[in-house]
Amino acid sequence: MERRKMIADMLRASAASSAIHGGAQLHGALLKLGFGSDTMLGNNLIDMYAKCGELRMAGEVFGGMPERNVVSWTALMVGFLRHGDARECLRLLGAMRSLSDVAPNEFTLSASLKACGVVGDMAAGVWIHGACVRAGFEGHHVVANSLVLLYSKGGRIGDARRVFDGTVFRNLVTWNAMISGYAHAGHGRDSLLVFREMQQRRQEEEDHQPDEFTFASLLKACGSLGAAREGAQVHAAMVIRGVSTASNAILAGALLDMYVKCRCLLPMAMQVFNRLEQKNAIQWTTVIVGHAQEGQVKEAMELFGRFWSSGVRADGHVLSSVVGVFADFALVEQGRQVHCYTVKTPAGLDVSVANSLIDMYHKCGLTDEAARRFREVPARNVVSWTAMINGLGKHGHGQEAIHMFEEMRAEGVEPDEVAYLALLSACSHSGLVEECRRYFSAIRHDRRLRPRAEHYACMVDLLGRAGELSEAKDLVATMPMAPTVGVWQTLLSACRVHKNVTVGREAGETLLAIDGDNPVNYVMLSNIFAEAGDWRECQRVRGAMRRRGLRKQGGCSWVEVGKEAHFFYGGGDDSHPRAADICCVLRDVERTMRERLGYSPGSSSSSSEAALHDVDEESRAESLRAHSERLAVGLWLLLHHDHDHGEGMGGTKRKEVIRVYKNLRVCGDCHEFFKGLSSVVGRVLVVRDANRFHRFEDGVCSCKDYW
DNA sequence: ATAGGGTTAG
Repeated sequence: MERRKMIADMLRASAASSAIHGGAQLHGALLKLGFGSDTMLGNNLIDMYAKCGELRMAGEVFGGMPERNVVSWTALMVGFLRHGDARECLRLLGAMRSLSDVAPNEFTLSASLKACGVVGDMAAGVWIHGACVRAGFEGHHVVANSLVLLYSKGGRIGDARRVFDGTVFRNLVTWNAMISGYAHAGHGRDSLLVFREMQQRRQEEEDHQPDEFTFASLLKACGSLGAAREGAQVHAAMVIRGVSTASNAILAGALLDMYVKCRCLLPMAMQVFNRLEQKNAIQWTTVIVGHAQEGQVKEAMELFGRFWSSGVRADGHVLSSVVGVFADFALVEQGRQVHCYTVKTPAGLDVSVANSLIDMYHKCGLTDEAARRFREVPARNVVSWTAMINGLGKHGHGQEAIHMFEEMRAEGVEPDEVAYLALLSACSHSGLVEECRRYFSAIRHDRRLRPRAEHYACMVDLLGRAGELSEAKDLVATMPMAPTVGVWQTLLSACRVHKNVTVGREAGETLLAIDGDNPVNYVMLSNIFAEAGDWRECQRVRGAMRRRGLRKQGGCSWVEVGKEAHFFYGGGDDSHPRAADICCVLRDVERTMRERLGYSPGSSSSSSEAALHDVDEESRAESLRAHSERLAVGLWLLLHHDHDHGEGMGGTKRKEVIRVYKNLRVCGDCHEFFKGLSSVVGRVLVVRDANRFHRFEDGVCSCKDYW
C-alpha cells in the first residue's frame, strides 16, 4: 500500500515538471509490481503523459484500463485541451456520456466549457451550462469561472455578468475572470470597477489580494481606455506588491502593451522593453507596431531589423501585424522589405500573412501587385477575397468588386458580415444604388448573418450621395439597433453635400449629445451652418467646441520619395528643411493653373475653409498652401523637378505616378487643385485619404467628385 | 484530474 502511494506521488512530480523519462520509468516499475490495473495509478499515468504532451501514450493507458472513473476521463480531456485539441476534448465528452455510465463532474464540465470557447461553439457551451445547472454544479467555483470566461469571450458579456452575480462563493479566480472578461470585451471601465469592488470586499468577508493575473487584465483594461494615469498606477501597485515582470513574459507583455497604447508613454514602454532579459516575438511586435503607429517609422524598421537578427522566431501573427501598420501608413518601401523577410521564413506561408500583404499593396495603391499576391495564395479564405473587394471598392471600381464577390461565392466561399460590408462600401463609393439595395436586402434576409450598424452606415452614405436624404433619414430612424456615431456622421456629411440644414441640425445635435468630445462633429456641423450663411449658428457651435477645450484634429499627409517617407502636418508646417522651396513650387503651379485653367483658390463649393469666405484671395491662397496634402505634393514635385528638366518635359517616357497619403479626408480646395495639377504637370496623382483613393488624371478624378 | 493573463490579416 505504501509503495502504491509513493509511486502516485512520484508520478505527480513527473507530471508537474513534465519529466517524461522519469515518468516512463515509473510506468515500467508499476507494471512490474503488479499495479497495472490500479485505477488511481492509471489516472496518474494519464495525467503524467498528458502533461508531457504524450497524448498517444495517455490514450493507450486510458484504453487499457479495466475500470475508468471520472478522473480518468477528465484527465485525458484536459490533456487534449491543453495541447490545442479542443475538438477531441468535446468528442470525449460525447463518448463519455454515450459509451460509459460515468457521470461528468464539475471539472469535466469546466474543461468542456473551455473547449467550447476554444472552438467557438457557443451553442454547445450554452447546452453544457444547462447540464451544469441540472447537475447542481452551477454554484461551483470551477464551473462558474469557466462560464464567466466563455460568455465574456463569446461576446455575451451580459450573460457573463449574470453568472458572476449569481455566484455566492467567489474566489480570486472568479474576480479575475470577470475583470479579464470585461477587459477582453473592450469594457475597460467596467473592468476597473469590478477591481475596485473586489478591493472594497477586503473589509468584509472576502480578502483577495490581486495577483499577476489580476494585474495583466487591469493593464489590458487601461490600455484599451488609453488611461495613462490609471495604467501607471497599476504599474506602481505591481512594484509595491513585489510583482515582478522578470519571470512572467505575459505580464511584461501586458505592461508594454499598456504603455504603447497610452501613446505618449512610448518611452516608458521602451524602458520596460530594454530591461527584459529575454524578449519574445510578441513583445518585439508590440514595440515595433507602437513606434510605427506614432509615425516613428525609422525606429520601427530599425527595431524590426534587430528583431530579425535576434534569432527569435517570428510567427504569422507577428508578420501580419507588422505588415498591417505599414499598410495603414501606406509605406510601401517598408512593407516590401517586410514582404521580403516573410519569404525567408516558414511563418510567411501563413494565409494571414498573405492576406495582410494583399491589403498592404491595396492600401499603397498598388492594385496589380495586390492582385498578383491574391492569385498566388494557395488557400484563399473569405479574408483574402474581402481584402480584394475592399481594395477595388476604395479605388471606385464598384463593378469589379461585385464581380469578385460573386466569383467568391461561385468558388464556394461563404461571405460573412465583413465581406458584405466591403461590398456595400464598394457600391457606395461607385454610386451603385440598385446593386447596394439588393445586397443590403440579401444580408438582412440571410439568417446566418446579422447586419451591423456599419452596414446601415454604408446604405445611408449611398442614399445620401444619391440625394435620397429623406429615405436615408427614415432608414436611420428604423434601424433595429441604436444608430452609432458613425451612422450619424454619415448622415451629417450627406446633409452637407446637399445643403440640408434642417436634417443636418438634427443629426449634428444628436452627435454632439452622444459624442461631444470629438472635435470632428463640431467642425462638420459648423461647416453646414457656415455654408448656409448662418454665421451665428456657426459661431455658436465653434464656441461650444472651444469651451470644451477641443481642437480640430490636425491633418497629416506624407509622401514617399526614394525609400524615405516625409511627413507634413497641417496649419503651416514649415519644419521641413525645404519648406521655402516647396512654397515656391506650389506658387508656380498655382500661377500656371490660374493662367491656363482659371483656377481660383478657395472658391470651391465644398471649401473646407468656410471661415475664409471674407478674406482676400491672396490670404486664402496662402492658407490653403499650408494644407499638409499640398505640402506633400509640393515636396514630390520639388525633388523630381531637376530630373524632369534633365529628361525633357513632356517626353514620351512613362512618367512616375505621384502618391500622397492623408490621415483625414482631402479638402475640397485641394481636390480642385489636384485636378488642375494633374493636367498642368501631365502626371497621374493618386491621393489616398481616410475614406478612399482619388486618382487624378488629365484634370478629372476617379471619384467623380463624390467623396 | 482543479478555472484565469499579452500579439493576431479583411
